[in-house]
Amino acid sequence: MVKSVTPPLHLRVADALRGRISRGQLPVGAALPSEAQLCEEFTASRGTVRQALAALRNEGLIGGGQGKPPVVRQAAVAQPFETFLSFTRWAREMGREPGQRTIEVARRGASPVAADALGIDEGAPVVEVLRLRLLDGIPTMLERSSFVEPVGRLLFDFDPDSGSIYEHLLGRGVDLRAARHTIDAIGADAVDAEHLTIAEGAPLLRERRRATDATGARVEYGDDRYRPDLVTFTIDNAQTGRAGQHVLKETS
Amino acid sequence: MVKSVTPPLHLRVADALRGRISRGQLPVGAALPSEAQLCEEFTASRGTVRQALAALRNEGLIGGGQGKPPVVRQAAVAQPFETFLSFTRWAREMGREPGQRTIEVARRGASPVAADALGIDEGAPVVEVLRLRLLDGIPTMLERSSFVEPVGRLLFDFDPDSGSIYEHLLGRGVDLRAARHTIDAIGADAVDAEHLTIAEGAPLLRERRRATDATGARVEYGDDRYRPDLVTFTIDNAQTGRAGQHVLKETS
DNA sequence: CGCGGAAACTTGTCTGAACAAGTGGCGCTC
DNA sequence: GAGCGCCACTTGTTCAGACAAGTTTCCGCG
Repeated sequence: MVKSVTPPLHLRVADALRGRISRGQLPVGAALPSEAQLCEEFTASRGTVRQALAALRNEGLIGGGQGKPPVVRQAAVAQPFETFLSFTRWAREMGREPGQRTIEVARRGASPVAADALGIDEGAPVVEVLRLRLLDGIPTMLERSSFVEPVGRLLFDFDPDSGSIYEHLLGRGVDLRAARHTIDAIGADAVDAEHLTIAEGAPLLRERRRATDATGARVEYGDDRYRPDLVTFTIDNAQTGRAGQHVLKETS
Repeated sequence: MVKSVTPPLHLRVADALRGRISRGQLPVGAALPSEAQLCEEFTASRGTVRQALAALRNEGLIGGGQGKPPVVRQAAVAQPFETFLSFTRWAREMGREPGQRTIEVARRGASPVAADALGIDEGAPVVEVLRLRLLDGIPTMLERSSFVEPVGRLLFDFDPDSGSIYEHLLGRGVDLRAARHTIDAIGADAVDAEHLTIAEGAPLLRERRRATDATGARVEYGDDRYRPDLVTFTIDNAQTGRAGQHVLKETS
């Protein structure tokens, strides 16, 4: 039997308010009911109501100051993790049609850069995938991925033009949990220029990715290069702030 | 007279614990004192202590579950917001010596781009700052900022070569709370090339910033261009994941 | 000696109350 | 009619107590 207890009161209050906001019942800029009114409505004490409001404040949904009632700040909350992992899903959420042209799937020895990122010996076998990603048919991003061999072998029974590699791996029991993304800019090399239909040397937005599974073992190293006139990254720093971080490149 | 009241108790408790963690007094993996012990130590009620712990949990510093004491998760008091806001502070944390050369501080009509980002009329007065930021004396980033007039005027009694603009504004009662950062790549223009000592057209990592104060009013629009061989951005997608987000550029 | 269960301890949830501090509006005065 | 000040209302901070629910420890029983 599935146990289905009623969630704690402060969560119910928070959910109710979240619902009203996302439903547009409380539009952006509108003032929320005062704490006293919420207490009455939900038959809760002020402490409980404040706990719910703190949660919303934390998500950046509401803001406001002492003396005046809280104000709705944003309507939607993003789920950035999936977004960062899956080009396919991200494109669909944006209302665009994702596409891909797989240029190469190969098993070969790891390059020095990939070996270092994956923590394996140079030349140890990895599976490399080179794919051109499209948005509404327009070449948008060139993806170079290196998977450690036990995971990469799963890619050979996968039609790489069918969509998301991550979803395929997820179905095979590989659950990517965490990733570190490094973002910088780089001039297009000859391969980039050809596939992205831009001039060699044109600035590209590069995202390098080191993905790990649930146990923390490194699984994938990726180098994605985006046309900056088509795609950017955004980060929101709300009050408490917990997003990106500058990192200085090693001057090795 | 500068008013210097003691901060609220729950903030003092949170700061004390943050300090112990970052000082290594409470290493990663260690269990925090129980709530009852903290109550005694700080002569506070449990509600107050819990408020402090909630703040730390929120910052990802501690974790834990019901029944067992909270556990230190990270040592780094990654304050990504400040980090993203203040070049000066970020550099110091990295152990580098920040520097700046102010090229221009001017009050003029807002450019179309800045006006749109700030939500004001084109040509409305703004204060523009153009600064070259250095790390250990090396030109690293070129910063173009536009402040709305009521805030920007505060910059004229500020020595722009003395350090952080944000710290100066903070001391004047302007509390920047939230910001949206948009990251892309762009080729260096003539001004960039001259000050950053690179070739014109070389790829630069660009971070555009729209900062708002506690009330949600837009205060600053910034365009920072980094040498990608010196600085990158990183984003960690950990368990809960709540970091960055891809965004498609408008094809206006 | 090993295992189960009770007891002690811990955090989570919730209530009720009180005072401080900031905001906004109403009404009174000039 | 304009301006000032007070008052009502709101959120922020803090306390004290109570019960629920999960974890750990340890003792006693088999």
